[in-house]
Amino acid sequence: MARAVRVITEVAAVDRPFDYELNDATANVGVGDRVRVDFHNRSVRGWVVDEVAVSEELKIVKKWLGLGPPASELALLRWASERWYSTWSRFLLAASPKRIVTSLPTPPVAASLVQTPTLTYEPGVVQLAPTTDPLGLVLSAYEATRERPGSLLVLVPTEAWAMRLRGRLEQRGCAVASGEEQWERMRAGWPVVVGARGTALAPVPLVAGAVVVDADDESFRSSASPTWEAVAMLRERCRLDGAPLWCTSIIPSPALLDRGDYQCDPDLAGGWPRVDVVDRRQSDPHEGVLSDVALRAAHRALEGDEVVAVVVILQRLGTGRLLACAKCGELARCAQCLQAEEEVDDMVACAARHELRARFCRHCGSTNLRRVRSGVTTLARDVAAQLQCPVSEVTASLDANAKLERVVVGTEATWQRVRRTGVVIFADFDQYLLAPRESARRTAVNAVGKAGRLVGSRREGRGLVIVQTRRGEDGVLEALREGSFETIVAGDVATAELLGIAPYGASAEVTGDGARDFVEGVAHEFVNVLVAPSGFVLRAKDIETLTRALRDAPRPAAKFRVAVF
DNA sequence: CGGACAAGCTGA
DNA sequence: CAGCTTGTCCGG
Repeated sequence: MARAVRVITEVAAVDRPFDYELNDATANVGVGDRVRVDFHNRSVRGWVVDEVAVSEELKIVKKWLGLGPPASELALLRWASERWYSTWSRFLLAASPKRIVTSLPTPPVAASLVQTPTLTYEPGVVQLAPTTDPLGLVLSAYEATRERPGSLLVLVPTEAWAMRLRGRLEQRGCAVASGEEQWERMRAGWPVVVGARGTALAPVPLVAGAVVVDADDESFRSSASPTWEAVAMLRERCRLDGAPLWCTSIIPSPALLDRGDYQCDPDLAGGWPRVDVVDRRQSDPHEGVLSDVALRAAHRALEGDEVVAVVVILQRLGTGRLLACAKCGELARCAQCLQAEEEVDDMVACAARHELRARFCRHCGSTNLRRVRSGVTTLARDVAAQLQCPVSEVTASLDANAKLERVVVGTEATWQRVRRTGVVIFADFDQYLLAPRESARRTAVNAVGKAGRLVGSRREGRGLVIVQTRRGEDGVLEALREGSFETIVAGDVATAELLGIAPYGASAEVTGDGARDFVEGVAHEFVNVLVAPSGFVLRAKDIETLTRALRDAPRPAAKFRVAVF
């Protein structure tokens, strides 16, 4: 019996292991290691995923290249490849170092903290007020898992945030590994690993616990294929390693709650900013883009000493434009679905085209409907005119080093560019409230939460968020005023259940030239097919059913892309 | 994925 | 019937 290893190659399309024999030079190759082998007349790199004893003659492992993910992580990576309709090699690659690593440092022991945290949190979903520092929860998780073998994984939405958090944890006595350049430390089992999404695949041999800050943040889903998601990944990883998981959220989504319970910040309302709602239907039609209330707040903030004193947010969603009556200010909305109507040639209709009708106001009958949405540039010009001072525009495309004026007008890209300000004004909050998506209400609440991080909490008695709207009563506006969100969370859970979306169902998006052929081959008794603008949406009662149906469907010749949610 | 090989098509 | 394209199969 010869000693052999099972190898997955970097040839992504061949998602199947092949056996190779070891010789004296490669006798010490371990599971997870990177090796070079001959495969179908090519020399390719691969990973050892198992050891086997074989009797027949095999090709030999040509070379040991270095360390890969720990053997204990391979099952997770395999699971992920099936869960997100990908290949083992894609995830093996994601958990491997970018350069060759042949030796590891010795990890320090998890030291006790300089100061024990005052609050302790149970594992699970924790709704934290936006201005509550998640450091307390991270330290509490560290303390709760310190005695356990393995590493504590801490995920935050951005690398910049990870760098700040790393410094603060080190000040308190934690030994932290962070970033791809410290792959060796993670592979050696450093006590704490801090980072963005990729940290869910950190090559630590054992997870002692994990924390995800702002777990509903969109940065935790990979936009490139495979479209994996860090919270689902960590749930499985923690389950495999028997480790506790903490997830924080400004307002938890049904998918994050996953039919489980959640705890709230002890002083949830106090950690929200003060929110003033301005109903623009009642304001003077000659007012500019900023209402009188907003204008006064802006002038007050300009007297303060914040570097950026005023932030005006305009979120552009879709290409349609909102219409409002020039006379009474009422927003044009579909009589059937209440969604915003847009211009369709010289008529108006909602996105679903329930009723194509002439241009008139349902409220007062006036035929003078005006477009009320303007782009950031137009808005910036108007704000500059109203405030009589220079204004900076912030969008995702703005140069990272650009110097900002004291007044900033921008999209949500502004959250990444401004850390503190006196007042945040949502120029047109209806863009959130009327977005035709299940997540519209949470997105709206989240946006105010992000604004709160800039202006500070009502507990501190600091800044202010002004929300300009044309809607009278709305559950979201009420929740924001009160700082109380149970109704919205419960409502979203009920909606998810009704629509059969996560966690009450699973879906996948199939796009590309081969999408049609692929979708036709999927078992239709288990999966519903919906035609979407970009391709197809598949729905199943749960993720297992969907995964199985996708796996068993034949692969067409033409290329196609599957994004599993 | 990409090489091997077979079957099909084309043109002089 | 050589020379090329297209399709299908399969890898240790």
